[in-house]
Amino acid sequence: MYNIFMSKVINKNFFRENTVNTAQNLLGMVLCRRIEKGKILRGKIVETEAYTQEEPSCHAYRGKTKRNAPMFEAGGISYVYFTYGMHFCLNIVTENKDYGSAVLIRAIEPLNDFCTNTNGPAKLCKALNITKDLNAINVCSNKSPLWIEFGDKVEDKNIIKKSRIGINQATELKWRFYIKNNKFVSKP
DNA sequence: CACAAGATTCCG
DNA sequence: GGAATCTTGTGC
Repeated sequence: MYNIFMSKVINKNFFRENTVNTAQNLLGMVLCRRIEKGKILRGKIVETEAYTQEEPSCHAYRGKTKRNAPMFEAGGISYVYFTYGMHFCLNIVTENKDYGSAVLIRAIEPLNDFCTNTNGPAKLCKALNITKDLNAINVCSNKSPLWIEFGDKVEDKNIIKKSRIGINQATELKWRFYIKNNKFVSKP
């Protein structure tokens, strides 16, 4: 079982492989956020989506721009983008440099009393105070304001695979993954 | 330089 | 179902 006193930060190699696999491997892992006052907020990742440059719903599909540049870096950093004039969303960049790909973190299960309302990509950013300041930072070090620790890996039989939310293209891909029966998933 | 769209959320 | 709200990318 996951225990914060025994926790280990996930290393870069975890993110430098296939994005669809990594999106599933991230389920059960623990998102950690150091906020002011030295407090750390933690949440178990319960819902993710994979995005790669080969399919048109991905921000990286039309090539590198100022906005999506972090997606083209080597895996293990954040990609935070702003949308709808009011929301931030958090991704973890995957694979190798010059290949545009990332995993969108869509929901976490709070492990602290302090963080609530985390069942959606923009909601969890608000709960953890994740903004553009945290874009393109290393998430493989607990010296960062944001990092990821090993948790309890979710067995394949407990992973639900569905179409991604909020996109109009490549809807045939079942690249949205979430933990079966988890209450904090954004949309069952 | 103008304009449309957006990996969402909340309200009615 | 529709508004909120503003950054970014694209095209003229």
